[in-house]
Amino acid sequence: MLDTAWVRDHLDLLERALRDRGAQVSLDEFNSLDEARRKVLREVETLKARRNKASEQIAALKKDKKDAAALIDEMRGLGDRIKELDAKVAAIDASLEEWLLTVPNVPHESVPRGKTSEDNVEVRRRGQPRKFDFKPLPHWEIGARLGILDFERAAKIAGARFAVYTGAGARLERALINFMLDLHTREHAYTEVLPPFMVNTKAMIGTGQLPKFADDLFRVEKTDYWLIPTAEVPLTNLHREEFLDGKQLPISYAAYTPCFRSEAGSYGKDVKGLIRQHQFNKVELVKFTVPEDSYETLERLTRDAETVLERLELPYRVVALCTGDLGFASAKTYDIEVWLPSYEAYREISSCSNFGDFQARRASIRFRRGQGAKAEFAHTLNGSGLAVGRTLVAILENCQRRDGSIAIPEALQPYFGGKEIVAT
RNA sequence: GGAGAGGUACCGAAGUGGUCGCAACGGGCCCGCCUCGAAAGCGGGUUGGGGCCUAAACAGCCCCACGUGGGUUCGAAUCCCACCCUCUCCGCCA
Repeated sequence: MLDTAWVRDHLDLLERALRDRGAQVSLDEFNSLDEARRKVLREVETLKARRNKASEQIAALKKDKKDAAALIDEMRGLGDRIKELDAKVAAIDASLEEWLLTVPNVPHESVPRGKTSEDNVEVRRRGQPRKFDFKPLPHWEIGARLGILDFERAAKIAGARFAVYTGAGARLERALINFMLDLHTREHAYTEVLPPFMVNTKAMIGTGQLPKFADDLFRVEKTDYWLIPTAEVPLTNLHREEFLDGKQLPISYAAYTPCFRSEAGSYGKDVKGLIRQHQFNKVELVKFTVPEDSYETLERLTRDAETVLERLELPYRVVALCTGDLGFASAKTYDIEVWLPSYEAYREISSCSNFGDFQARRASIRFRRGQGAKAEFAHTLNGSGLAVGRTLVAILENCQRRDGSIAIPEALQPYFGGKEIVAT
């Protein structure tokens, strides 16, 4: 959410930013609401000031055992008028809030301008895509042959876009989760968190999933609970409506959670395999920083996520998303893309973003630099470290052998408890 | 799910209709005095949001907030209603 006063003073800047994003937002609506609000507010506050004065006088009169009937009489009716105007302000406030909650974040100046993912800019590339001396199989075929992935039975018990992992498949997924969590907590100093997998509406508003993107979420019927689409939601909201101690910043959290996404509107996309599922596992990284450090921190967080791929010896590249491809709440995003032989392309496996104070404003996450210092909004960041299912896909496809077996990357072997997966 | 207790500032806690958000009192923290320095003692300070005024202001004036939302009243932390959360006991349950 943007700051009302900031919007008021930076209309031209905001207009340009929204155009870069390709967002449709009416600034006129903001102007008229904002002006109307301040006008009514001035009126009702004047009345309230008079009422407060009169109350004092009535109290003083009564204390001296004098007659206050005249004044009380005069005040009668003022209360109703105030109530009326208060309701008016509340109505305008609600509209203004709705407007503010649906306006996306302003991109950082370092974000490349562009319309679609075509305009994203590759930042770096690590590792070489392997040259196969046989035709590499897509992971769903590998999974079927090895008997470790079962999409048919998943469809039976749940539906499309679900998977059942069995045997070495399930073990590999679990090994990846543990490997990632250990790496980030032991070597990158993140604090491990195991949060609820359902959150309330307030939390979803705090990180920006609501009110705009309800269609992407699963909601638990007859409750105020939503299934989390990413651990970003519970982790960032951990400090909702809190004051953090500036000396404690940055705060870094890492969490494994399943993620639930409706994938509405993605019919026909990635229908085969594990790439796009209603439920998938992810290790998520979340950081809270002071404003002046957040962009430097984004570089570090992205590096932390990349380290997973480096240790697993998987080729990848990092791209800076352009203004048109940026997520709603993000001020700047790097996507990490892993090489997938069956697609002959790099596919997203992590998205690392700096939200600036956008989420902090919505969720009221503030900090003080010291005793008695003024309150400031913290900056929030997050990134996948990594999407576990897609990492498993990358291993199956990149580490497959001619005989159909899988060579487990060395770093993962202690977690997996073996060096390879062979058909049983 | 049932019964009871409670949600007040950084923490504890008082306040049950009248100048109380300059919300008592303790504690903490910050500043000053004292001291060679510290402790003790003494004095002062210590919430957030919004509006007005400003070139701007953490300068001034004003409004709002005592879990949340309504209601009663000239006036609500205080009375009434609904809801949320925490704690204790009972029931059910992995």
